[in-house]
Amino acid sequence: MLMKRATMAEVARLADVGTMTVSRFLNGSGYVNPKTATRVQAAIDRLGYRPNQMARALRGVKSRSIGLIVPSLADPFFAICAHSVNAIAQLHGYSMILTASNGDANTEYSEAEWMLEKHVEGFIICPTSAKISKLASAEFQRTPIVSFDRPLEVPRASSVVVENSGGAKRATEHLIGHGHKRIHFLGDSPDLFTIKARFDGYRRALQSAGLAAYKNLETDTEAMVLDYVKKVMSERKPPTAFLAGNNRISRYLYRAMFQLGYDIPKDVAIVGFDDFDMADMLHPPLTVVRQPIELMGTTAAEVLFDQLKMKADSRPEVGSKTTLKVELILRSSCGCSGKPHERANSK
Amino acid sequence: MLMKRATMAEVARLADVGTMTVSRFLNGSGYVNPKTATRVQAAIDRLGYRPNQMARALRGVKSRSIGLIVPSLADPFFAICAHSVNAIAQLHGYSMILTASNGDANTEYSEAEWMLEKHVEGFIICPTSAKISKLASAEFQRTPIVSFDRPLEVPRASSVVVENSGGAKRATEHLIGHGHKRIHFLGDSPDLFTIKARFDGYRRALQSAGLAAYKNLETDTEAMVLDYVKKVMSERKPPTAFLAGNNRISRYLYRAMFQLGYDIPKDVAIVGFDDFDMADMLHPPLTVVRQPIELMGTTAAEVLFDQLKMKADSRPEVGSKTTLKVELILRSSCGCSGKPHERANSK
DNA sequence: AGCCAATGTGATAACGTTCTCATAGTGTTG
DNA sequence: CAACACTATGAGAACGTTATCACATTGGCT
Repeated sequence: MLMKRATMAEVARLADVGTMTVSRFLNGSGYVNPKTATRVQAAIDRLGYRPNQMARALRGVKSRSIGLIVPSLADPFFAICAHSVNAIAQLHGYSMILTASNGDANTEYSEAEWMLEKHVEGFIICPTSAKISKLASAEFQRTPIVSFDRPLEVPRASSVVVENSGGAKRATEHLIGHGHKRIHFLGDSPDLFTIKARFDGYRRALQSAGLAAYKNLETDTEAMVLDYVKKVMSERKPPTAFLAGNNRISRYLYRAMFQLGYDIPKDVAIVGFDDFDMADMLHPPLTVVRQPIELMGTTAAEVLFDQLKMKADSRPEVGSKTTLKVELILRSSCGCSGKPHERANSK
Repeated sequence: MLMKRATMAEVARLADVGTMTVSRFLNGSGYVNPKTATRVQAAIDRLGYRPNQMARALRGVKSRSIGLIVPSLADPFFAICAHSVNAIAQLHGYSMILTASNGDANTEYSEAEWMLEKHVEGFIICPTSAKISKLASAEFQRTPIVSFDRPLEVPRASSVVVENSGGAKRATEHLIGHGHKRIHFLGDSPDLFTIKARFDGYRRALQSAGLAAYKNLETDTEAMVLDYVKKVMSERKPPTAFLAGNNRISRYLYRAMFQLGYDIPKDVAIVGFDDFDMADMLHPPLTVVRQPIELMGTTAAEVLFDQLKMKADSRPEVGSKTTLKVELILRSSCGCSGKPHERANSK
């Protein structure tokens, strides 16, 4: 017990062949006599031999692994992304090195470097900071990278995002259609790409309707959301509706309203960007702009594997940009009657 | 552009030193003259040199990566586990190869083999099938493994689980305390370790109270839960309370009750095993047995890294077993009045 | 018989590191 | 001033694979 792992040379010795025969047998390359093959297989079984992928990779064979970097795995949104990327990776027989950047530029950068040293063949990333694009100019020439949820400002990088602005615009228009005139946008960190784009859609909708848009404030904690709601609801002309910039803010908003005793949708209507599990079982069920989260993950992964399939020097100079459609799911928090039992995140 | 990566030899040539000096400089091992060091650093910067971890690992240096296998990343429970394992791995400068077994024995086994070939230093796994323990006898002698959520029947494996039986027992006792006599247990797949243990606690509680326990049936889809509820609620003596075996079943149960028009907790009381986000915002807020999910992940990871720190031949022959405490969070679905705003998953 | 293609096999040299050993200069100490 | 530790460096082998080449041995076809 606790012996070292068997090597190909030991297998070869036991089967009384050369290492090349073992190698050929394992890779199915070149000719191997069936008789010999049997002996080799027996030796492999006996020694519990398992090829050393590091040695293989060193010899120039691809590493068959990709890197995935997300801001946080604790966020169900990114968990689902990781889930679908993993599914595609499994399909291709690749393994996935996964890490969280925790929204920190330096962590993101150094984790990416570390993956590069581990020779991942490609990256899928939801970029947190522009710093990562520096790595891009030097390294991503050889290592393909696909960003999702947010774009990446690097020529060769491909990206997969949703129609943030359009989705928010439609959601806002829907609220306007319910007769709301004072609609607030509540959006996490105002400099996140998605939040900026969603705010833009919100602003455009109000503008078209000749209504005033409110500011895109920093409200990325539950306490900040509560404070904000407390403040604006006690103004002379309080908002009659809110658009939440993502699922976390939607949840914070619900808690705040409940805590302060406001009735949804009688006192305030709410529409959230991004659906989440049990959003349909809240009281009242939450109207949302649903993003195709799984599709975003699988698409990003497929774009990457498409690139990995072609040889390095024939890869496109400029990455592809995919924009996925979102869907307004009417439940009752916006003021609609709402079908009572529509499933959240149904496939 | 698109050049090959620079190697240590090229750095050495440019800095006019031997490769060993570069190696020493990088690893801080042995003496390097400060003057020389400057030249080497300059060469590294100029070439954008990045060490090849595969070559390093081949030379016997540890791979600095661990493998994590969970049934599914789409399940927020496992996503949080992955999140906390990742946090500890980052702390130790390790990368994490993550994959989902999808509850399939063969996938689990082959993904583990693949990780072994990639020379992960250790495993963290929520085991799906006993097949994996076969790998264990041969390979896990050299590669430490820690299981979480469910134990692993291998001597050297450590495991971290929660007090499933005790938690379910207390939850059931609480329902009994509310005067319930016909309490049903609804538990996903009845042969999952956690479900069996929770059913056992449920059974023990009822037995002590002189009440009848119902069967632990297979109800792992939303449709099955709905059918089951429909059936038993129309019996002569319908259940007055349910204990849900995990968070997925809790959610299915809520949907079923809502759909069938039963009032919680007036018609039926519900307690769920495992808390989840927004469980406190449901209607009514769900009483749960809360598991310390993050703690389970970090504990498993720390147990693993403890083993990785010691040299291979001094590792314990028999793994450690940790059982974490769970907590009954009273909200109102059990019949308690419940503090209205208690947070789900608060730290 | 003579030749060529197909089959089957192994020696050797990489791949990019790090380890071991050898070498040499420079102080320090008795 | 010898002996010795400390500083500083490089040559060469080794890690476990695979690509390339070289060499047999067949068998079928002129």
